[in-house]
Order: sequence, then C-alpha cells, then structure tokens
Amino acid sequence: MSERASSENVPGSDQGSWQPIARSRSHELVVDQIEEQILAGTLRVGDRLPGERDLASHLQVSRAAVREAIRSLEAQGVVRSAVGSGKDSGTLVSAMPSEALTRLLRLHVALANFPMDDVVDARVMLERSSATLAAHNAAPANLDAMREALNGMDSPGVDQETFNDLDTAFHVAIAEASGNRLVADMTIALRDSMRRPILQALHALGPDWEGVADQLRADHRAIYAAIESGQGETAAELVDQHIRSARAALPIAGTAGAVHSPTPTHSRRPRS
Amino acid sequence: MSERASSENVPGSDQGSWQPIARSRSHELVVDQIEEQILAGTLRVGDRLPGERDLASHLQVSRAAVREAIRSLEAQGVVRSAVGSGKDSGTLVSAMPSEALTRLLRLHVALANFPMDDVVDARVMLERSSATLAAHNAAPANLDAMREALNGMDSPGVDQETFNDLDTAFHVAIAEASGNRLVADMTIALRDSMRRPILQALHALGPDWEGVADQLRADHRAIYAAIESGQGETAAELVDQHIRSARAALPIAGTAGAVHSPTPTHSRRPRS
DNA sequence: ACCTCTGTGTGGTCTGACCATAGAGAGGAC
DNA sequence: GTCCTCTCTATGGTCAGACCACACAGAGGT
Repeated sequence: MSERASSENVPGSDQGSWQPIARSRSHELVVDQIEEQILAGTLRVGDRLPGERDLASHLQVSRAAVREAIRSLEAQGVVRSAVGSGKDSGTLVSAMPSEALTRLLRLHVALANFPMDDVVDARVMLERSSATLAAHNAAPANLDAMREALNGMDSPGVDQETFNDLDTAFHVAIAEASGNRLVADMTIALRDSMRRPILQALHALGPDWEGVADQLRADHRAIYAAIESGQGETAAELVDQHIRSARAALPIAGTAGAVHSPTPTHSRRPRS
Repeated sequence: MSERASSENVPGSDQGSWQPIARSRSHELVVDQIEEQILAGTLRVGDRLPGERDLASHLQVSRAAVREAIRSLEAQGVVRSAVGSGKDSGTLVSAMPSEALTRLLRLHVALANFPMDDVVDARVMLERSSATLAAHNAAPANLDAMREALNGMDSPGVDQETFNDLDTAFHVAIAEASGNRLVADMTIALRDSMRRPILQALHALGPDWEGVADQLRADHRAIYAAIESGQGETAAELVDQHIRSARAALPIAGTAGAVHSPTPTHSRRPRS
C-alpha cells in the first residue's frame, strides 16, 4: 500500500480529480440522462420509464443504445424490466441494492481486487457495530431469525453448504437487527462474497470440518446470548474474535495467486 | 425496525430463501457464463474476452445479447471495452470497483433506499477504523495528501464545491492510509453518495456556510494531528464526532420528503 | 532508418423486423 | 346483469445484417 500519487503532485487537486475525459458512447449518454433524473428526484422508486421505442426516438438514439443503458442500470439494481402490458410491465425504477451490491463484491473479491484479509477486516468493522446495535435494538423477530439459524446448524448430519448458508443467515440476522439497512446490505454482500472460498475451505478440511463447525456453533451461541441479554460491548468483542478465529481456522485460498500488475495508470499521449 | 417478516412465518426457511425463480433472458445467460469463469478463476484481471462476434456465435446468441451482457458487467466495473486493434483493445477483464461502488451507492442513496442517517452511521463505523489504522500505518505520501487537502481548504475565497471536494479528498486520504482497499473504496463511495445533498445544504446555508467551514477546518486539523502523531484512539474519536457534528450542522434533505411508496394510483390517461 | 499509406480487427451504432407475454377491452353466452 | 372467452395492443426480448470510427500492424516508398 502506497506508491499512489507518484507522478501527480499538482497542488490543489488530488489524484481522483482527473475526470476520465470524454464520454461519447451513446448508451452512456442515455444512462446519464436517466441518472440525472434519479439524482434530481424526478424519477423515484416505482416510477415507470418511457417505453424503449419512445425513449429511443426522444433521445435520438437507437433502441439498442437505450437497451444497453437499461442493462447498465439494471446491473446496479436501479431498474427492472418486465414484459406485457399493465401497471407492472415495462421498465420501472426499482430498488434492489442488496442484490447489486452482492454481485459486485462477489466478482471483485473473486478477481482479488479485494484481498480476503481486507474483506475480513471490513466485516469486523461493520459487524462489531451491528452487534452492538443489535444488542440494543433487536426485535423479537430478529432474535427468532438468529435462533432459527442456530438450531438449523445443530441439525445432525448437516452438510457444509447448508451449514454455511445458515451461518450466513445468522450474521445477516444480526446485521438486520441493527436497524441500518445499508450496513446490513454491505454485510450480506461481504459475507456472500466469501461463500465460494469458504465452501472450498470447508471441503478441503475433510472430516475435520466437524471440529471447526463445533467451534463456530459455540461462538454463535455466545454471541446470541450477549445480544439477547443486551450486552453490546461483549457482543462486539465476541463477534470480532469469532470472525478472526474462523478466518484463521479456514485454509482460504483467495488472497493468494500473486495479484501482480496493478494497472500502471496509463497517461494518455494525445498525439505527436 | 420491525414489521419485517410479518406474513412469512414458514418455519424451516427464512425470508430470504425464496429464489426469484426463472432466468431466461439470453444476455443474463451470457453474463452467467462470464461470471462463472471469473468466479472459477479462469478469467483474471487483464485477460481479454473473445470478440463480440466470436462470443455471439460460440454462445449461439445475437451480438446484441453479448453486448448487453458486457454492458452489465461494465456497470459493475468488471470489464472495460476499447476499440481499435492491438493489445489494449477489445473487451478485457478490468478492475474498477471503486467507480462501480460509487455509482451504485450514489444512485441508491438518491433513491432513498439508504437513508442519510444510515449512510452517516456507516461512515462512522468505517472511518473510525480507518483513522485508527491510518494513525499506525500512514505513509508519508498519505500524510502529504491529507495536508494538501487541508491547505486547499484554507485557500481564501474557496467556494463550496471546491471546499467539499477537498473535504472528501481528506477523508479519502485517511481511508487509503488505512491500507485496506475495500474499506477505502467503500468510504469513497459513501462520501460521494452524499455529495449532492451536502452541496445543496451548503448552498442553503447562505453566508453562514463560512462558519460551518471553519468548524470543519478545525476538526480536520485536529484529526490530522492525531493521525500524524500516531494516536489511533484519539483519531477515531475525533472522526466520529466530526462526522456526526457535520451532519447535524448541515440541513441535509435526502432522508426527508416522505419517501415511501407513493401509491400506484397512477391514473393512466390514455390519449385520444 | 524513417515516414506514409493501407489493411484489418475491434467495438459503436443503427435499422427494421419478428417473437412472447400479459393486461385491457370487446363481444358473446347465460 | 354477470361471466367467460377471444382478440387487440403495448411492452420488452431477440435477432440479422449493415455500416462507421478507431487504432495498431505491416507493407511499401523515400
């Protein structure tokens, strides 16, 4: 970590100030227009966009350009399309931030843009706070969800995949109990981004995985007890230890693989 | 917080278990195939995808479907396309998680899927940790970036927009000094998602904004001093107070405005 | 050795067509 | 009147084929 801002010492503007210059692709212009309306508040959740053909003719671009723009927004969980006629059809402004965030982080973790240890540290930061808040705010329904996950993990003969999904459900339940949707969604996304590496690690453990599972079960029970009894600080501490020890216990690959070649910030030579 | 899981008391399966069933659109199948290769590690940063025409014929879909898939991945900062020939042309696996994360959060904050207070709380969680780490890990370059931002903010006659951008730069510099790219990127994204509301608030303050700015300058200097002298805990505490008091001082709209579902009473007035 | 021009492969864009779906509304049966 | 059924229509989904703009590679000239 460092070697950043090596050749750009222009005062008064940090390294992030260099706008990526031009934006000419037509679908991006369409995206910009739609984004602008969202940012300005003109378009709100539930509103319908004009039909693709209408939009295309109004914006003076092809329908393909409009569709590509919609795909882009769709990938960000901002709109959703449905065929047919009637109120729920067409392309309308939606809100699926959790799914979008999850897809995004999963891919970037897989690409090792985000090393596994960074993910673990981020989880600790967020989940410590979530646990503290959960200890104060948890509604009965939240506690039920946690308990349900715990009980599921105790089922005899549970396989690695189910166990991990329930483990995730437990952590998600804590995040949702915090009352902060953003933090909950980020937690979900981070946890999910580790799913594949975790499963690989669990399988790599072979029969020993039951031992690890037992440790996790004990951790979870202790965390649950702290939250249920309103001991925020204790819960935070336990979550912290739990996440770190779990990471240590699992032979997770991920971060390996020599992440070389970090994009040399090519400066564009205009012409000669 | 509550009223969740109101009608879903089906035991043995939590509320998130109902998968959205089908996935038939062809561009999504293309995305799935590419994603699969990324998750499996077959495709890595810097690798080139086959040309759009090749991919289309191999996958037995139209070129339009391939392009829409690429747009989707591009929106997630996973690939990047360039025309021309030569090594850097074509569509290749890239890594721009920060930009993608920023766009995503900005839109969802604007849509009020994430209330402003949630964003503030999340920032506090992350930046507390970042400040602590920065106090221990900050490289000279990081400290330079912070100082540069601080000095810029002291420039006489600086306008609200520039001031805010430098303010952002300061916080970003702290996040990057933490050594955790993921946390840094999330911090950048969160800060940026508040840009527009903050600017509106600063303008709404009128001439009084200078007073607020002075307070922010003082906060920043104190934070910088703590980080430079390695006092992690102090830095964390100062950052916490700084963010919360700034939020209190700014009449930020955002979360207000009676967000909720505006009723589908959309009276469709057909023409004629 | 250097410059210039052309070839070729890449994404970018557009046109226009057809398909699949699902609600709306007309029309008939009771 | 009430209900069912059929057709109409608007919507996104998909495709084929064409052409453009760009940028490097390499041939060919100087």
